[in-house]
Amino acid sequence: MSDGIGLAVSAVIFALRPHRESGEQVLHLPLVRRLRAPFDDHWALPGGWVDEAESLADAAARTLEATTSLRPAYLEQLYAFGEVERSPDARVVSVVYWALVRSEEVARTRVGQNVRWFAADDLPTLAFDHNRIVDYALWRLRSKVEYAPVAQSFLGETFTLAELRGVYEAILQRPLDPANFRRQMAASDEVEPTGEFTTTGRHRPAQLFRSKAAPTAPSPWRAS
Amino acid sequence: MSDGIGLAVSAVIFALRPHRESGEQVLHLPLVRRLRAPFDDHWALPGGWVDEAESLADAAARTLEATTSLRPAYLEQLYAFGEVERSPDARVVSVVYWALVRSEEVARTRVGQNVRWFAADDLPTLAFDHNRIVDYALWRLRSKVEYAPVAQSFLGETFTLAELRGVYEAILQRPLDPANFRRQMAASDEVEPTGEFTTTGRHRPAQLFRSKAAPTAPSPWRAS
DNA sequence: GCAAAAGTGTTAGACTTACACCCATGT
DNA sequence: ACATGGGTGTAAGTCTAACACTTTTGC
Repeated sequence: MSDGIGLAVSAVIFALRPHRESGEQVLHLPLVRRLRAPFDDHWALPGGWVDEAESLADAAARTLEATTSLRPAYLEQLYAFGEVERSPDARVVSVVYWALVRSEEVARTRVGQNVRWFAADDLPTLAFDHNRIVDYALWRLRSKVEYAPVAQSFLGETFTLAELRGVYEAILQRPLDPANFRRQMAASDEVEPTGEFTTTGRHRPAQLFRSKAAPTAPSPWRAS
Repeated sequence: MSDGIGLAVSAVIFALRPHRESGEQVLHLPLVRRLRAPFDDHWALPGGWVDEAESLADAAARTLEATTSLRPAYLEQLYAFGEVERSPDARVVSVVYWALVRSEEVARTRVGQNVRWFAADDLPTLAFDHNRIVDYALWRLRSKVEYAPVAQSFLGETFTLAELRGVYEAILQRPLDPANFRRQMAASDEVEPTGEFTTTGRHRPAQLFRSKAAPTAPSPWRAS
């Protein structure tokens, strides 16, 4: 039986936060500062060892909450990274998950000395192979948002189409036509109108929508 | 550090072989008969433990060749299965790969007493959670063939468009219009004409094509 | 010539994109 | 009134599916 191989989980956690200067919504992710070798003082993805009594998805959710006190609205396995030289000295296989959290949740993050949010497109040099992992997670998010209803997970129970469009635009980094976006959402079965309307705003009230069908796709089986 | 968790690899190996009766090309995969508990005498996916000195992809390729003496034309990670109760008695995390092999290769498979090819759509009850794994691999293959150039991996260096179309039809289990298929292939950058033509066949000779660009996509990094 | 598969042309419909324009609200 | 974003209409362009038709071989 295999031995001497450490089995870990890590998480790439995406949330939308306003950019420091421009104020526009931008993808961010929380990183943890390492306090020991290897890569002492480098920033790294939140993670930890897999316990014998928990599934991989549970381990990811646990370690995610432990380091950031966040609970994800969406959690999916990204990839198992198992190159021999990923970690100096030790042999570690990391099963990496990616997660989306609501903006409301983010507000109550425990922002300790050693946990910080970074703009996803402007990261420092991370520990291990974590830069590549983030790149891959970003690619996956941007691909998946085009064919699966994941963007909703950034928002609350109900939302306007403008808010949802804002999420898409932040992820894809390009403007979308409001008229066409509306029709595409109507055509897809992703959202349904609630009948409620917003009252705020110095303009015509917008209808509120909610997510409709649970995420589709024969993914192996629903994570946590 | 994690301990007491076995780390294994398994492989879902697809090849096209003529159906026993109809003679049509059908997706097949090789299974291995288990010779000990648990699931003694059940059929299972080829697999084995990960060695400390090899990457996950290498482990998959090694175990794949060890049990079937096949070398894949395509190899990609499918998923890491890590539920607690996957295996009775022991805790095992399996990183599963899926592979495509050329029909020529298949001819020289070592078909021992304990290795047998099964039609992918007509499997017995397998050991562990292997039926679900195969279902997921099938879904992945059928999805991926629609947007990525993987079908070529079932064929040799050169092939006619009719042969390639046959591969698509076998995977997708529906007929494709030859005229439209030709144009779609021409539009995509997947294949290019060689200038050579077939001579066999009691009909107009067909031009031979070859695969063009290597598989695309920011997959994490190229496996083996 | 005839059958069979290779390969080309053509058209109807679906979907995408761009953008003009009207609607309902706060100030 | 008018600025602002919500929401509808519409037409051009692109992509897809279906199928008629011509080409080139073996028998």
